[in-house]
Amino acid sequence: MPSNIYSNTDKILIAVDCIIFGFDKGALKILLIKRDFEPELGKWSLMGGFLKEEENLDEAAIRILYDLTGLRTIYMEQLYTFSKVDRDPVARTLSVAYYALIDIAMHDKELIQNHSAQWFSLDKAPDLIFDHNKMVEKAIARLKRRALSKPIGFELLPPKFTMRQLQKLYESILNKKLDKRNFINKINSFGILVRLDEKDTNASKKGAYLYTFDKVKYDEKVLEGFNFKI
Amino acid sequence: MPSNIYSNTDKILIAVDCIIFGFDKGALKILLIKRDFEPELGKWSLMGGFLKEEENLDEAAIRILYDLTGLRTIYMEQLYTFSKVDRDPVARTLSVAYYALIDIAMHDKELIQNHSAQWFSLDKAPDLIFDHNKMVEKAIARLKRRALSKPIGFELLPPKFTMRQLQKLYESILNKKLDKRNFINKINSFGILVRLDEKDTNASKKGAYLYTFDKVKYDEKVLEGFNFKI
DNA sequence: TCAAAAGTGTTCTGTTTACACCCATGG
DNA sequence: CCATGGGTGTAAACAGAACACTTTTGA
Repeated sequence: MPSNIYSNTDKILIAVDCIIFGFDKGALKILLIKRDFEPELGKWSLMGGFLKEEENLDEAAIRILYDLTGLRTIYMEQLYTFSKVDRDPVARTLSVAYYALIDIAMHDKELIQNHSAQWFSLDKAPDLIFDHNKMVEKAIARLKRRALSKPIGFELLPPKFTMRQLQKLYESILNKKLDKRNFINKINSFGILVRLDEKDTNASKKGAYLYTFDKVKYDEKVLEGFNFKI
Repeated sequence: MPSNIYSNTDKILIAVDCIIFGFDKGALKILLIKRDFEPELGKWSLMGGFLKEEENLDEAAIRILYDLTGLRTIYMEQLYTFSKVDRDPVARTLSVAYYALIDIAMHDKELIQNHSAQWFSLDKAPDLIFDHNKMVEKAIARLKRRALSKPIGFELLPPKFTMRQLQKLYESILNKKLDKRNFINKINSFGILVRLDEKDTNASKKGAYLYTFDKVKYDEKVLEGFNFKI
């Protein structure tokens, strides 16, 4: 901490920007908004806002995400603080990036449309303003690391899902094809899934078993971590 | 980014606090300073300072660390941004924590003494001001993760070191005893060490071979990462 | 001569990988 | 009746874990 006094030090604006991940139709997506204000009006950017005097960063991130999606109890984590001096052309601003995982089916679609926001597959996302591309890159790397060390899926999938959906989620996060049998053996070895007596016949004639997460065991595994390595 | 204008938003002080790790006599240590100013005069804290208008966070962290240790080319990484509203009783302040790895033998001892700073073994460190204990905790967890996924030691050990020193370093980071033979086999499988024709006879009568890192292969492994798992 | 640290390989066990066929059903 | 996606097991290769004795030499 300081060896000078607080009074003659520089105060700076703090932005919070959110990388919001969702999963839909077998692909990992991010939520972007089209800016309706200067600078960079009309360009795509992450959802963000400024930190207020009376809240901490987590609270700011939750508030900002709620304003856009209407969702409150979702998974969010602080990612990194970006501080390049000229990162924002208008004023010196630090931005603390957060990433969030949400179930696309749960969000408030109207809210999102009112913000002229849109979901983009990772490989089809447009160029973003400022240093937002870097933020997204870092968030993807973090998500990948997380997927390899802890269970993931509860936050991104609907309450009931098929084994194939879960595999596709992992494939799109890790960005590689996985072997069906090895994936199932591995995921079952963690004991975090419950197979229901229901089938989903949307994708196949035979129908695929639906699963849910055993939330107790899931949370245990989140705490202790594991080595996915597949 | 903002959906309001920049002008009526809150500006906030940004501190940068550094968790400085060193390794000496078989134990992992951190560098702490005794505060000679209010608030919390006389208590132990991390080394820190405030971000200036014309620098980014990495630059601030480097500057602050140089002021204390006289070292410039060391390993530093941003850890996390702490933002509890009342974390600093004097003013609303965000603190961006950085952690650094340095070779204890290389630093400027006088500089450190002039700052009334001192090295503490992790288990003997005093209570720290504000949220600095939390910062240290998080830094240790990060260092642990790093040691399991990338080579570590170049930054913390002297240029020549024994296999036993390297093992002790891992043991003190991972906080558990490792099997001597398994450790050597594993570390050799990475091909990042060069055995010299010199021996160190400080610790034993027989003398232990000295090693250096093959910096090229070391850096390759830093980039690609590995799975230590031992 | 003995105490203290250094050096060195093998076996066993568990995990990861690669791989192919039958099933159910709607169109 | 056949195209489409769903479900299932095993063997080979590899990586991790456990483990004990000999060497050197200064005191």
